[in-house]
Amino acid sequence: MNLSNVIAHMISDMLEEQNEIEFQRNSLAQTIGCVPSQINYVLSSRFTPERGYIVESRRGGGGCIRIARIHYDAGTPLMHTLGAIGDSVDEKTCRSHLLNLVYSNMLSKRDAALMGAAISDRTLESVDPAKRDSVRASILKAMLLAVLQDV
Amino acid sequence: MNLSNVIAHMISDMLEEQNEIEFQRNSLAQTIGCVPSQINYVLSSRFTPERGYIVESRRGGGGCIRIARIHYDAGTPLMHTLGAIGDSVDEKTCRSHLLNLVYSNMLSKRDAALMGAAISDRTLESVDPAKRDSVRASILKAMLLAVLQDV
DNA sequence: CAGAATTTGACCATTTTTGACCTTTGCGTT
DNA sequence: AACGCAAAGGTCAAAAATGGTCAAATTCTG
Repeated sequence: MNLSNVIAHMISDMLEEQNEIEFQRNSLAQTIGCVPSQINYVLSSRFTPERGYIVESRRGGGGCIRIARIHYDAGTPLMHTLGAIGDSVDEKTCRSHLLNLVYSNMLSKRDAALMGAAISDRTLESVDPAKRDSVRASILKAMLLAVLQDV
Repeated sequence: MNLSNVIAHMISDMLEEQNEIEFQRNSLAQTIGCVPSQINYVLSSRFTPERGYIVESRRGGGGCIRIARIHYDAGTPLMHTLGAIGDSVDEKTCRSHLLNLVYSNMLSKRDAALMGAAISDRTLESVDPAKRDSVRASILKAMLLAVLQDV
């Protein structure tokens, strides 16, 4: 397990208890034993809006970083996702969408796993790389539509 | 006994104890005494979806390779189908496989509909026709494996 | 011997880790 | 108010740590 994952877990754990947390970059870095900028790396690689997080910060004396989970008021996340996908998605973004749908209770973990398998780069290995993202988008959209029709 | 077989056995042995293993390519290669890329050769020639394995990996610091094995007992019809699919399937054959799996209670109608959406010609429209059937095969196999995992 | 399988190694891609340098803000001092 | 320093956090690019690919060379096998 690498450092970044450890940090990410730490933050996730905190978020498990409170929906919104606040901490100081330097002191977190110090307790973890990493350079401060690594916190930024973790935030920008894992706590993205795509994955359902909002990150804000304040510099200067008494500055801090605040992380909150996005609140989904379950209107129609599925439709929303369908709209957001567009004609092309890379694997990462695709997985974020699936995670969000699981988080907002639109999909079971099983469904998400199934879909995740279908859209992985490994699965689509033999598709021309130039078309891979658009093929992935088609597949995801087709599957989400199938779910929408509540078969 | 050639090197690849030795490596394959080693991995199989590990999988004998745990259903899912994780290791680093370079260190395994080093303990075995082979070039790292040979690990890839072994994985792609023996730990394939057809044989019931799911292989995932992560690059970069702390990267690793994860191999999961499917439980054969729970889903023999599924395994059978996996074997029957081979490297290529047309849409019709694909759908009859799905139907059969629904009949034998290995898949819910919902699952089948979801998978059906993913593998339809219409969804795979933009895939080079020459490769379409093999892409479809990959997708089906990956999805079936995903189901086998949590069954 | 021909074709398949294996072995190697050079080169590529991705992710993480670090550190030097930059910006913003709060708080005293003048 | 203006200034300037200290305390935060931000950026970015280089270096390090992994794994992936591909094709040439070699070895098996029928």
